Amino acid sequence: MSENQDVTQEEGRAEFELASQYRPEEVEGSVMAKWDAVKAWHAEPGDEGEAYGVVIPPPNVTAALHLGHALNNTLQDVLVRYNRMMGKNAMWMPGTDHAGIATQTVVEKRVMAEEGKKRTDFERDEFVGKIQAWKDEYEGVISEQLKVMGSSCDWDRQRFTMDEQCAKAVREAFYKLFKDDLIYRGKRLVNWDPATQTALADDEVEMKDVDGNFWYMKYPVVKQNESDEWEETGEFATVATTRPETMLGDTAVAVNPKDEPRAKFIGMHVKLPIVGRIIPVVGDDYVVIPDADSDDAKAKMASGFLKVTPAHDTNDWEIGLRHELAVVNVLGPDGAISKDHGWEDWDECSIQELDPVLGLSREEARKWIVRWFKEKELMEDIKPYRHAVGHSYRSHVAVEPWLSDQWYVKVADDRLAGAALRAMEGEQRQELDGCVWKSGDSFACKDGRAPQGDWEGGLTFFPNRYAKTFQMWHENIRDWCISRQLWWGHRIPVWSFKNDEKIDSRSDEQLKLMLETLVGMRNEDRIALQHNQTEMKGQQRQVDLSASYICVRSEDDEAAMQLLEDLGFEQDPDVLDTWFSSALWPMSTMGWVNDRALDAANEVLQKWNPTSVLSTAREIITLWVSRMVMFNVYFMNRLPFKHVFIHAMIQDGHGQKMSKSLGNGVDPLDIIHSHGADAMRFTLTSMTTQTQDVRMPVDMVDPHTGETFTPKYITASGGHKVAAPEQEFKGGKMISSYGVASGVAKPSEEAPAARNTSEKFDYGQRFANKLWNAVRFSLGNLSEGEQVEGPVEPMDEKLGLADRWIIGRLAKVMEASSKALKNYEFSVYTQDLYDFFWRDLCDWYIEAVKPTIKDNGAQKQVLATCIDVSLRLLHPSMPFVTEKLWEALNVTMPKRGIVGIDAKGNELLMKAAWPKVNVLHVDEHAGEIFDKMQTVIGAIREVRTTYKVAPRQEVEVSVKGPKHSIERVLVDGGFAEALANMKLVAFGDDVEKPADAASATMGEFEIYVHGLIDAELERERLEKRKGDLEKSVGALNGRLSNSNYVDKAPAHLVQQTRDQLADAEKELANIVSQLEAL
RNA sequence: GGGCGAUUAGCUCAGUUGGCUAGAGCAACUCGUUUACACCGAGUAGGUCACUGGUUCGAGUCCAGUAUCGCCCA
Repeated sequence: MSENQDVTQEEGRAEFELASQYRPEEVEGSVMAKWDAVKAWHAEPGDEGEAYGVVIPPPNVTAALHLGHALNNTLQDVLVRYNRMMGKNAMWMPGTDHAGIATQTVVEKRVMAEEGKKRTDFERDEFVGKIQAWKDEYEGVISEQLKVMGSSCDWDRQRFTMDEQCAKAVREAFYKLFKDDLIYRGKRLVNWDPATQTALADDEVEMKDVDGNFWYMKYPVVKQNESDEWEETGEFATVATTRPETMLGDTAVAVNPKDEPRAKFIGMHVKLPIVGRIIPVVGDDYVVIPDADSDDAKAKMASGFLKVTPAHDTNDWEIGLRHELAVVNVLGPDGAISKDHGWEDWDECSIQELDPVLGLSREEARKWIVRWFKEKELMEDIKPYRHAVGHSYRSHVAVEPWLSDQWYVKVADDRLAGAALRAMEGEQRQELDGCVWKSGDSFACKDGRAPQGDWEGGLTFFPNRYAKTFQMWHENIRDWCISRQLWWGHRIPVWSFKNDEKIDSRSDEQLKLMLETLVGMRNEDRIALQHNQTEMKGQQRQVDLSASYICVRSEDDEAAMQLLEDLGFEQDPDVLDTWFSSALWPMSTMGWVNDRALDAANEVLQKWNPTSVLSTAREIITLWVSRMVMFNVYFMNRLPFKHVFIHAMIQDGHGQKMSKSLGNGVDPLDIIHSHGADAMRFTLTSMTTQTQDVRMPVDMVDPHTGETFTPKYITASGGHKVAAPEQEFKGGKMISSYGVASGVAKPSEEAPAARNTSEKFDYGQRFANKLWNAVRFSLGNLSEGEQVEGPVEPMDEKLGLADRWIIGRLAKVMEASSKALKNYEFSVYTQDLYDFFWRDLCDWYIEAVKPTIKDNGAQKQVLATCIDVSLRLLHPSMPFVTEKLWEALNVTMPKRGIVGIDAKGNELLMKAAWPKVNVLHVDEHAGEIFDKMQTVIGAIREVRTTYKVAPRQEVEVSVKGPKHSIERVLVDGGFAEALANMKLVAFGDDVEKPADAASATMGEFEIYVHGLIDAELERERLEKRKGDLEKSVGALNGRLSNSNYVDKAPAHLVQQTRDQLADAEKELANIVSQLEAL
């Protein structure tokens, strides 16, 4: 049996003996076992109560969770537990995300490190198996982390974005979008990552400032002579560029038509150096007119001539479209110069000149071309220039705009982006410049039609400013590239024609039959077909098979897939962007497989979609929130969630975002190890304010001594500060978590991995301990002496001043903390409870009742109820310690309560009811008297400290003032004397100040603390107080003598000021007379 | 370049529709080990609320501008 708990039988009564300190490691395991034994976290659709659903933002299986995840999941658990106690049918769906590119990259790295092999050294299936093994490992690690944190997820429902059920949903969703022409094949510039050789979505590209140059390269102007040959005129168009190597793909030079000195070149031609291509000079507004005096760096650097490379620059692509320019792609998928990926006019170029540059990497090609221009004296100038360059968020290499065929979702369509905007709550939607959507209560679509479902206007953001981010994203949204050239993910279910031989080997009869079957399948809605318009070249055979894309609806439709194979079709090798499956998460996890899912009475989906709230971080609004809204609305005509709560970001001690890739993340298990799960959760909850990100200085725990110290930092290659991989403390060596995460250092027996910690969590640890001890003490007192069974009346005659006061405070904190949670004000929730429990209950109430509680059964009920309600209110954020103490409370005082406070019990606190104030009689007057008493006690304590009276020494006190009033404040409660360790020897109007007394004035009371004869000290105190009062009187007088204030300010404020002035003046007079007497 | 946010005590942060003589936790200082808790108790000290203007009887709070920092989007 643990030290924390001993159950002893004494005269038939069970009693708990609790350790004098809260030791979480001895409690958390057994509490968790209790929940698990009855699956307290499990919910069924048929259970009682209104639905409350939350889906976890599925963590990537790339690595373990850090404190950022701990924060988000703590907040979700707080909400789920609160709502469960509120009597709702609460279900929190757990799961993980396959994170395509991230996971594949991690495994590629590991395989390279351990086996020295590349991905392409394996068969696709074989390598996917390796990733699968990694996923299994980390899915386990992550689930364990969540469980240890106390997350009350419905563990029977755990899902994975690539499991069978989710895969079915992905397939169906793709099919429907494909069939509805919301998915298309497009030849476009994509963000190409040459390192991982895959396309990236816009949001997977990170902008980084890079030191570069502007190169000024001279292109000779040419003219056709009489024999149609191009001759140089002697003039030059000097283009300015940051990417000289792309000049090989230039197909025009552009000039702004408003640029007077250069507009005359429009319509002329230049000969592209090296390449020999003759390209036109076109006029386009996009070109920046040079202006040496401009504040705009671009205008300052511009030459007026813009080289146009449609295949390698997104802006140039647009210019190309406007002027119908040729598109010449000069780069291969590895980012090296290549003639094999769309260099259409290769045969017409100066092949010999170009020979040396072929095959060079982007970087080498740049050097080579710059050198070439210099040698030929065509490099007019080079100026340094710092600019933003897109980098792959995964491989960190510069992203290449690259022309390729990819699959896109037409998210800009009104059915998707338009719907997302109409989903927004009316008040949160703003009429922005150029916006086509109406604000306010009217949810009219562009075409003025009526709302399509009750989802319109139902999506609300907390804090509400994030609605703007959501709105602006959809108003400027661009089509979403969803194909990824990866192996890990949902394979795109589209087949295209690849093999002529197969079709040629068929007789016309056979072919006719096969095509008829195909048409039949289409009519049965088993396959859908799209034609690639751009490649329609009037094929000979009956149908344009070679220009067709065919999507097979079900992965179980072997017949369809076989038929396509037989016809020479092959499945697209690419996989879907991870966010495609994540976008379906609130549906797929609940069993959505197709349109009929709802009719077929899928109870889970019916019950919990829409979910109640999605809790996530800022940057996820565009990546994920948007897509879930679009998909859920499109497929189910419902919102995925009604509320979106955006939480703060956790930064390390240097103000850097905590992230897996930086390696500065802290494992929540480390914090649980040093402080306990409840301490971590309570602290994280308390840090969640509405505006601020949280800065968290991180320390290290020496594995040899167990001591905490501040590690040494280094600056990593990315420029961020991290703990040095190898650390030393008092002669012992260890490896930092950065060292482990980055793979720079490996832990060994001599130098083990060191855990992290942060003193930030002392806050929660102290509070958990306080809670533990206050309850421990209370239980000890409750079980002795007079017993009364609850509930008791709040106005019971056996209840005194302190009891009536604390009941009022209790009612207040119940209301305040509930309201805070309802509004997602997490820090307010913890702050209110902290103050109530520590300051009101422990510092005052428990101290006040110590002398009387043993013989007052009614008072025991008040204390027990305070404890009861506190445990309930704190449970969502500190589930372990409260559950443990709840068990003890149930044993010690099973029948408890105050009439007017409703709180249904349960053996498990997790399943007990959230307490509610019914019609509680609160004695407001008692509250006022108690407040006064606190002030008087404070004054006496201050005097004691000033005169250095030993705490143990009792002092004699007399008070001058209305006898009746003093009686109520200092005598009736029966505890004031104890709280100040004093003896009240005399009170009333006729009390005289003893010569040896120090004094203090509190409202109508003058308090004399006897036996303190230090005239000098007393004079000092009085002078100081006099000074304060004079200042105060001056300020108040000033305010009141301002006629504007008296006339315009609210009457009650003016009255308040007058009262304050009267009090201050009275006390001042008192002080002055005392000073005179000295 | 556009958007959002921050700047309050040595540190980390609160401060709800303007009423503030600006709060909390930690750290500091003084005293204390009276059987709930030293992960404690009693008390003290510490702030030109980034800066400059404006609105108002009254501005930490509202408005405009400046500076610095962070994040998102291009």
